[in-house]
Amino acid sequence: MPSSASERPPSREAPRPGAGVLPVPERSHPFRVGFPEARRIQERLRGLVVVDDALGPVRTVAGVDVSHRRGSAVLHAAVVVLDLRTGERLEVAHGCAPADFPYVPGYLSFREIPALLDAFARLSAAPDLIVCDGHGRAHPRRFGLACHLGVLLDLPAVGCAKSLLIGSYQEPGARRGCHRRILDGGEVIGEAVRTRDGVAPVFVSVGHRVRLETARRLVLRLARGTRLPETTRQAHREVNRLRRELEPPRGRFAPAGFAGG
DNA sequence: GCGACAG
DNA sequence: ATCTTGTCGC
Repeated sequence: MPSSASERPPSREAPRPGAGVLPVPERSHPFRVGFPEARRIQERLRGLVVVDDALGPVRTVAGVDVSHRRGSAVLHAAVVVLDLRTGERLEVAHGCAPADFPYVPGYLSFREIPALLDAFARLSAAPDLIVCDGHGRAHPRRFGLACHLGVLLDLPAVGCAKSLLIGSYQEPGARRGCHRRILDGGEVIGEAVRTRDGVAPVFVSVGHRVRLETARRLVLRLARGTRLPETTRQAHREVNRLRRELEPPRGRFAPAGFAGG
């Protein structure tokens, strides 16, 4: 019986060791495309986004981030998996991909997902949840990075961005836990959530298989004494550590072993 | 036409 | 995001 990943139950058995966490085959698509085609892909895949809770108990949470050194042709990615209850780091994976798609608001996923998928492919087990450093449905076409990654892997995902891309909101109360809806044309697309007293809010939105309220609760649980979720913080540190290790700054000459190709 | 604009 | 030192505040 063909195991279509789209049929994977919320709580799945761990993939065969070494198999990696891969995209649903029938959802794969090219990333080296022009904007018109990228937009068509977003508009096609957004119909697959599940905005309700379709996940089992969340034990493992993956934080993801991408880093790029100015002038470099490569993007680096990191996925850090933590145990939600204990905070223990269970696994970390690195990945990379060409930095050929430019950063253009509304098309961030086309630039970052190839590197992220490369990292996920090196992961031994699928996490119960993915926390993205960017928006999900709080996007012009309701298909931001968190939706795109979540749909391709068919894993629960939430978007947690540091700044707004689209929509408007009223300032949440100053205390941790306060939140206000983000609206766009009368539609609720996310929430501005205060994760720390008196600190700028983060912007939470549905990625895939997690409803907004659940997404907010998970983000608040992951962001204790910090503004950003612990998963995002660790992924950020990890990806930057890796990039600095592989692409030393100020290098006037090609790295050793890079001459012959 | 002008301003906005995740990372 | 990246380029970068110190500095201000809990």
